[in-house]
Amino acid sequence: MAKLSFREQQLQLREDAIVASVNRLLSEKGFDLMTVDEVVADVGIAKASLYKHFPSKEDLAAAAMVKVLERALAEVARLREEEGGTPLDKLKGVARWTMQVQLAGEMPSLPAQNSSLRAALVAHKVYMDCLLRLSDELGEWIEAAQKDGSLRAELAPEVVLYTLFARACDPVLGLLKAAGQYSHEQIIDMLLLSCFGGLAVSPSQAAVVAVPKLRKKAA
Amino acid sequence: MAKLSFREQQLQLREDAIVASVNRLLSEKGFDLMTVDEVVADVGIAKASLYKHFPSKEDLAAAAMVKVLERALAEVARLREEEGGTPLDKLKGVARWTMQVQLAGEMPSLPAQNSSLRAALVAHKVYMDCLLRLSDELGEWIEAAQKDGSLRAELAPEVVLYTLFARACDPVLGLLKAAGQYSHEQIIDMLLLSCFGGLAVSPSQAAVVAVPKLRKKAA
DNA sequence: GTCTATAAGAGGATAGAC
DNA sequence: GTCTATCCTCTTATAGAC
Repeated sequence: MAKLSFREQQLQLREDAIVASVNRLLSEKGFDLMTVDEVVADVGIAKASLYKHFPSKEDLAAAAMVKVLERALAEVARLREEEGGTPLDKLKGVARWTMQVQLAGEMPSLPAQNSSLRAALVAHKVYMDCLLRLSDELGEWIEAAQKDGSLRAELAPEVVLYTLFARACDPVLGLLKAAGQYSHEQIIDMLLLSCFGGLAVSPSQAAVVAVPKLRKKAA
Repeated sequence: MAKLSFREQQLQLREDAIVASVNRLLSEKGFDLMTVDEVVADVGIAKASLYKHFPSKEDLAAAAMVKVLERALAEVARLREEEGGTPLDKLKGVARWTMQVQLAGEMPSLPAQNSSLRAALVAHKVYMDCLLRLSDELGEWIEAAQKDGSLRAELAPEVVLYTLFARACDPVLGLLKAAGQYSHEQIIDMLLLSCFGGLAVSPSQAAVVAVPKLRKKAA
């Protein structure tokens, strides 16, 4: 019994190692460019062994996505427990976490376009369950933030939700990281400001900025 | 002489047809999922013929990108001539145009990740020339808009530039389009508001909204 | 369950006749 | 320059011994 449990543990560890490799490769090269050969070389097992654990490359990606979604759900739960934050603060927290994961090279990047993967993912029960749960959780905060007037009510809730999800694969992050000119903190701060505050200065702020300029000229 | 010119015209027409097909397929499926066989089937020519015009699949994509960049440069020139618009207005105009092209299914979608394509594109002189010219044009408006206080000066100019470029491949657009719940106009308006105004309500606006609510409660 | 070896097929690119 | 027919590499997936 103990030996069996030990064996199961070994298997579990191996599966975890596989998913970890997949996660890293998926974030580096994306689904299409990641090959199963690379995965097995990275893990150090034979290809046939991997296919005993996961029936296809798509399932491999789904497993990596599930793991990330579970991490996201854990982060949402943590933010939910946190005292004193408004719904908007919590949404910002989620966006910040998403970007941190991406900068850390731990965010799988899947093809946005139609592909075999899309079909496999929507058919994957665990994946879909995680995704829907996360959407529901965020949806509540979005609704609350729109009701308390901190989030634009002109924007359909789906627009906000999708925009937050899109932070997970924002190419701007990758470009800024590649440029190497700013720290991860700076990148995240700027993109959070851009996402929630917008590129443009809001009208009232514009007045605050513009008036001193005019005074300077007048003086 | 006339016959030769006619032949050249025929060739040009065929190349245009190829690029048009590539553009459409690239916007539908993306670079990795688009096959050369599909392209030749769509155009109605043999594969070897296509390879006489373009030496590789990468060059095919580059040609499509150049065409789109040229259209973008033309749009920038048009906006530049337009009277009475602030630099910020012109930047919004570019973003709007980009989204219109994407919604029309005319925006090639290239892999954001590293790939053979990246190397081919940076080595493609005409492509890089178009890209740099466009960046310079937009950079001028960005600088001007930051100076006149309408664009956030806290954001590095590259952040603004990359964010505008990223509108061309924003997955949110595709998701909203697929949902089919909003018109193209509505989608663009919401995303423009989200991009330039931000998801969150600006502080002063929040006060305008929140105060009546408090009064209601007090009453 | 893990391995070696291999099947099966897709897809980019080319040879050679016309 | 265009065609038909073919090459060849890469990649997913599996067969079968241990």
